[in-house]
Amino acid sequence: MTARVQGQEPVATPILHVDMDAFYASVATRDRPDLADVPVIVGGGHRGVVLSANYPARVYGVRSGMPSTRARRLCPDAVVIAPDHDEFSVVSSAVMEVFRRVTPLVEALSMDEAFLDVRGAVRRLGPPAVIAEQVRAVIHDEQRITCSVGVAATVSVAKLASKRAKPDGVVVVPPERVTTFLHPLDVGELYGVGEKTRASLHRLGLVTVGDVAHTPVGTLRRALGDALGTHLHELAWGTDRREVSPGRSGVFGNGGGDPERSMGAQETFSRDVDDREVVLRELLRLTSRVTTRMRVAGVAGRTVAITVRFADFTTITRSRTLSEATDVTQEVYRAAVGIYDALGLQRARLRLVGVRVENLLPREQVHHQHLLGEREHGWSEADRAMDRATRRFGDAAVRPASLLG
DNA sequence: TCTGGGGTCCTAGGACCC
DNA sequence: TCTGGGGTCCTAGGACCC
Repeated sequence: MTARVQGQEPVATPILHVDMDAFYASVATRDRPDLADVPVIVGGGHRGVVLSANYPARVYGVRSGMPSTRARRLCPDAVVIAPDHDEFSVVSSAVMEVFRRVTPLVEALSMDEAFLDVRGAVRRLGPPAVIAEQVRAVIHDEQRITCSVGVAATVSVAKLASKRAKPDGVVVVPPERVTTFLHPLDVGELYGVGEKTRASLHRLGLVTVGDVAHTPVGTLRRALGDALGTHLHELAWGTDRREVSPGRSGVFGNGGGDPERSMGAQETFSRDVDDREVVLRELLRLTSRVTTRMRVAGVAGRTVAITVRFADFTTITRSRTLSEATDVTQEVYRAAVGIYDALGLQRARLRLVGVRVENLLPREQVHHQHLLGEREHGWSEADRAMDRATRRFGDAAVRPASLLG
C-alpha cells in the first residue's frame, strides 16, 4: 500500500510509532549516571504498583503494573524512586513538540508514545527511516532519554514494529513483509488482546497471529463479539486502515472528535475502611478534585458513577443520570452519596472508592432551567470562588469545611 | 504487605417508543 | 395461545491500554 498526497511522491511506509524506552525510569534517572546500570523501579509505594522499571530491573522479571511488593521480592536491591509527575509531563510535552516539528499529524497515545504521519515531510527530511533516526537523535540530545521507532504503512504494524525495535532502535516493515512480520507473533501481541482474549483464542487453538489470520471472520466474531472479532482479523492481516488523528486518541476505530468522554478520580485507602463518615469525606475529596478539573476544562456531565472496591478486591460500579449536566461539586457529591447509600453497605470493608462523571459536554451546551436564586446557583458561585482562591493561593488554601482537620 | 489511577470501548438486558 | 421489528437511552460489568 502506498499513501498519496497531491504533488508528492507516494510513500510506502509513512507511519511512525515512537515509544520512549522505560519512560518514567529513564526520566527519573537521566541526571543520575550512577544509576545507569543499577535496577531502578519508579512507583511502588504502599499498596502500589510499579509504574516503570529500567532494563537492569527487568532482568529480574520486574514489569510495570506489577504489585510493588512482588517487585521488591524479585529484586530486593532495586532503587525505588517516587514518581514526579510534573517532570514527566514537562518531558512529555517537549517530546511531543519535537514530533510536531516533523509533522502536524501527531497523535499522542499517552505521555510517552505517539503516531506520526510523515508523508508530508519526506521531501524536506528524507525517507521515513531517516526521519526516525533524526527524531531519535533530537530526543536523545535534548531530553537525554532514548526511544524506539516502528515504521510501517499502517498504525497497527508501526506499533508492533516499535516494540520489536526496543530498546533504542528502529524497525521498518515494508508492505511486502507485513505478513511475514506479523504471522509468527503471539496473538497476545495484538493491540486489544489481553489475558482474557488470549485465553479465549488459545481455547480455539489459535496461538499465533497467523492462526487468527487464517480463521474465518465469522468464527472470530462468534467467539469474541462482532467488534473485536472483525478488528482482530484486520490486525492479523495488517489491513487495519485507521488514520493518525491529531485530535483525540481513540482505542478502536477512528474516533474523530467524539465528545462522549468522562473524568474521574479514585483512591485506594492506605488501610481498608468501614466507617461511613470516612468514606463520605473521601467521596467529597474525590468529587471536588473531579469537578475542579471539569470546570478548568469547561465541561459538564449528566451521569455520576461511583466505584467501590471491597477488601477482597471485588469491584462494583453504580451510576445515576441526572436530568441536567452539571459541574457543581455539591450536585455531583449529592448524587454520589445517594448512590453510595443505596448500596446499603453495613460496615463492609472498603479498599477503594472512586467518583466519575460521564457524558461530558461543553459547558456552553448546558441549558440552565434553574431559577435565579435557586440553591444550585449559590453552589456554583461558591465553586467558582473556590477555583479563584485555589488558583491564587494553591490547593491547600480552600476546601470544604468537612475536609478540614 | 499481592494487585494504582487515568481513561476508552464493547456488550447485553430492560425500558420505552413508534 | 403465541410472541415483530427497530431505535434510543440507561445501567452494569468486562476487557483493555498506558
